Amino acid sequence: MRELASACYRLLQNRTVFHTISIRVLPGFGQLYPSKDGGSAMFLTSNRIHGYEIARATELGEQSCLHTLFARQPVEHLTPGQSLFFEGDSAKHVFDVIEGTLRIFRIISDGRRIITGFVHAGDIVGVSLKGNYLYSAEAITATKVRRLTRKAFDMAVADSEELRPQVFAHVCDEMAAAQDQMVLLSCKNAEERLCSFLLKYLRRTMSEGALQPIVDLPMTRLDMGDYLGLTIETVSRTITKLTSKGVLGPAGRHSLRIIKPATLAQLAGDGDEYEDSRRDFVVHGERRRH
Amino acid sequence: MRELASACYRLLQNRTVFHTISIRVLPGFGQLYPSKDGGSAMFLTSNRIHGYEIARATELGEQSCLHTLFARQPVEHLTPGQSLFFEGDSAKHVFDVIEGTLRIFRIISDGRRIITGFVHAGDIVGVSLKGNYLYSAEAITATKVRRLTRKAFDMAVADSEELRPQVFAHVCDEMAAAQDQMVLLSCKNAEERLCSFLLKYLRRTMSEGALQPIVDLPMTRLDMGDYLGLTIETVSRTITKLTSKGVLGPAGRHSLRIIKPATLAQLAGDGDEYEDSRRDFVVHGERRRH
DNA sequence: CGTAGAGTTGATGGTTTTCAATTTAGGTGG
DNA sequence: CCACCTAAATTGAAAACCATCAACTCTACG
Repeated sequence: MRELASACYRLLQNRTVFHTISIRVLPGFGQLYPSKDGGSAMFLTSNRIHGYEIARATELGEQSCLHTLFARQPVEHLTPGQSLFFEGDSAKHVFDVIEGTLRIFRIISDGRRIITGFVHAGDIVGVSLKGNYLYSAEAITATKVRRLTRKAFDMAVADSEELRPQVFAHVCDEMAAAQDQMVLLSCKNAEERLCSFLLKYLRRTMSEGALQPIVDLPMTRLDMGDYLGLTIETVSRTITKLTSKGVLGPAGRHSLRIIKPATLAQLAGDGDEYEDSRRDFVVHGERRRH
Repeated sequence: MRELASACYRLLQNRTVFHTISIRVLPGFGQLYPSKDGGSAMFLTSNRIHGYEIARATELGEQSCLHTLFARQPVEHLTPGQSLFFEGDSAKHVFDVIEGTLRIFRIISDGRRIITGFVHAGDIVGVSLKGNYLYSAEAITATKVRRLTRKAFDMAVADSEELRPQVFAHVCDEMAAAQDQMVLLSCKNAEERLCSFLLKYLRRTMSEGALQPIVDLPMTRLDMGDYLGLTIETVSRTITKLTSKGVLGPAGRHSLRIIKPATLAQLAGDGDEYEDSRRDFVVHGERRRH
């Protein structure tokens, strides 16, 4: 019953929409799951069959990248704020994000939330797990995903010499990201954290062939704060500071124009230098902590 | 050298049994490593052959846990402070730690060091990587390790239905540890961080069947600080505070006696409660940050 | 047009860092 | 075996950075 209470609390904390989601209690676990829209039962039962089919298809030598595994799965739509799965749920599915952005987070006992990552179109969620999800996943924007049962996914991967290294590489990337995040949280100040964050998004944006150095930040300030280990006020203040320094410029509510990418990279304080790091000339006297 | 390798490969295909290994040639370096087990005219060159050997051994139904892969490798000794490998090195080996403790860390541009983990006897290092090491590894105490080339390791794993899930589980554990660390660094104060740290060690110690709740901390305060995202002064002060609260007691320079494990668990502020959390009765008014 | 949520800005205080001095432990050589 | 020396650990005082509290503005949306 205590678990029930804390789960309710969590749902409240997560701002899960109450008026549209009915709650059902699953036997055995005592945990709350918001049930999805009516059709989901059909999806769930058909997944396994799809999985087998796909596994056989790849055996037969079809083009096999991880995403193709999901190609035949039905597309599911998530509205902003809707949950995909919860921390502690048994990890029954793997998801391919087709469109939109999700936040990946944990809630600790006293209600604080830690966002451990954001997931974007093209990413796959739920691979590096055994047993239960280590975190919850929630849509930030309108999101489209395809799901595959873990069983189907694992079988397809186990049977394919081609896929296995891809999964391994994926896990390694996740690990590397976690390491970077630990560095960021361990010993960077607010400005460095924000710059690292923006830089990551800038690189993503530019590598996608964007013409302008404008990063789209679909998440709220609270999300950014919970990701960077800062409060919304500090995030806001730091953005203001960077703007007044001329590093950033406003570009709409959920976008930022990066005016001086090189300065941003310097301020981020990573070891790896941005290619054109010496291009813009700025005095920045800070350096502290530890 | 290549000819030598292929000759050995042929030998292996002819089912020539390699029982004793006297000399190991590391790929790329042509460096010679004498083996511990004595007298032997036989040698192997390419580690690839090692892989086959081990893979065949497991196929033949031998006990196969990850450690057994390393069983025949020579034992290497590291003195305190000695490096095992460096961040950025191409990740050519996987290591099995037999004895001692290592620190796993990264150094960022301005010289700050972040310890992302400690590695103890029984752990395996260097699995969750593709290409290059993401971190450096350095012995804290006198340490014994066995190494296997990544190639040999990967091949053994790829060929074994039994080993693959073990590697996957290992990676998942690492991932879970990284997540926990991110939570710790994101939103715990000094006391909570230290308590979490000590609790982890206490659990390890007790699960190893220790009779007394005394945790051995081979690392220095600086190591602890760099791991917990604190300075040595803060670490020291927090230990003093916990001692004056009666939670800890001194037990030698590199050991601490945990007098009130339940209080320690409460102060750690994790969601998961220690079984006997309500056993000792202490007022602790703190709760802050975020 | 009005409300609610998100974002900004300001003032204040607390935790931890930083700087500095001191104590303790560990190792070496006489 | 003890004195000495160095590195590690502790303790104190001041400052810095960020969190907290609070008031306010802005935007989106019905």
